Amino acid sequence: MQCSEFGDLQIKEMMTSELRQKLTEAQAEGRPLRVYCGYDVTAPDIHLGHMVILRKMRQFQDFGHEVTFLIGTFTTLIGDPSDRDEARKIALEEDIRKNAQTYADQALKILDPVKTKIRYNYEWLSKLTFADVISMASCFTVQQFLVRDRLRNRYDKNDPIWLRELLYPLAQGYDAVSLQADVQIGATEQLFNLMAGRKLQEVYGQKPQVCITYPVLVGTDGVQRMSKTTGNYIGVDEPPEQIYGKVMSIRDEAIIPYFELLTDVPESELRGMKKQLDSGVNPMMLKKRLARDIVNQLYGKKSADEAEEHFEKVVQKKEEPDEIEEYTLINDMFLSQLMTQAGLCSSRSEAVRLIKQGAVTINGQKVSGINHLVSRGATIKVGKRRYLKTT
RNA sequence: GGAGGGGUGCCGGAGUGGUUAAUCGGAGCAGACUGUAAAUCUGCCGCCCUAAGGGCUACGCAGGUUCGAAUCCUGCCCCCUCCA
Repeated sequence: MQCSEFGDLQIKEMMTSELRQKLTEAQAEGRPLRVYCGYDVTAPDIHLGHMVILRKMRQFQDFGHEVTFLIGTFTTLIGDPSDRDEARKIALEEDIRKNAQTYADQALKILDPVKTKIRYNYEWLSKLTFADVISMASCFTVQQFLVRDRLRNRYDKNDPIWLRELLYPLAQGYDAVSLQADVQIGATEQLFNLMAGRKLQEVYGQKPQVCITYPVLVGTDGVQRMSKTTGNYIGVDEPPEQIYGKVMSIRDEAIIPYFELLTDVPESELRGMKKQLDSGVNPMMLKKRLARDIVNQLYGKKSADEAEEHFEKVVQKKEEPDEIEEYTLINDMFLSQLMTQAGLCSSRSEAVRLIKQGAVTINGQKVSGINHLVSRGATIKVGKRRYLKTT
């Protein structure tokens, strides 16, 4: 339960003691706990925000419990507001299937690939009848939904709240029933949905699951939650140097939360780090350790070393990286044209802008004229870390 | 069914006839600084043109009025809220 957060002490205490109880019971029965977490497939990538939960799942797994990674192939359909016409819905289903696959692949970077069960909630949710839905709906009141902050705000602002959105927790709750879950792990914002699972489990004659929630991870901008939509995410599938670099670019204030949620660094050491930071130690040192740790978890020690080396070389010492993309020139070419064609920037206007801003060097010489011609054998640098060699 | 509100650039959101490629904020990019791809400051931020300057496209869609429209008129499409 370390680092978990409920925003409500009572719930936390209740969950802690229930978990203890479950553990003893399961041991007595000689069976592992059934633990799961679920994700909708809104974007095709797993990022560090997901990793927080997946790491906890892995922990359970390492202790011998049965872990299910649930992919919300059905809940994603409900969640999407633009599924009004059939044609689109079908296309969507294909996307979901495709994304579900990458989800599973990426999640298995953190979870044990052999022991993890992967399930899709389309399997059981698509079979429910209207009568089932009604009977589940009878377990909740509108008021219970309206006390939730986010819904309350939207209600007060006269923003639309779709009936479908209110049904969503039922769908998620039914997952817990289908999986006969002992434990569900999720982010704090998911608490309501997790609790809905408990409620439904009881209605269906099961023992309610223990809910464990973890704080939401902030993104690289340090303010908003990490998510694909806001673009402030670090994907677990990104190349090692990229992950390392992106971790180095998080705000200093995010260092400790990242250590807490994404590494195994013990409490005692965390306290030490906080002290160091307060006393004015260069946060870069800690950040490097963090970046290393995370890359190590995802790619292993060798890649972590290489990523660090790359960062020190290219970013800190501002030297050229070992490998630079090459572009074959047939004739001399205008710089702005080359930059666009080689993909260093997206339009010629942008290339011109960059040149005017003094962001472009050729063989270490700053380019001043817009009409610069480039020949073979030139090393072009755009901004801080975009390189290209002509051959 | 009735009443009202709205569709603007990557996102949020101003603007109600001209100096508006369109205030502002966020994102993004660049430069300076640094402890780093943090923070801060400054600049850029539709596309095309060998770029001084010029051209093209753009404010839901289609027409119209006007020297001139994101702004006015007509029709259409879409979205939201409330009441029933």
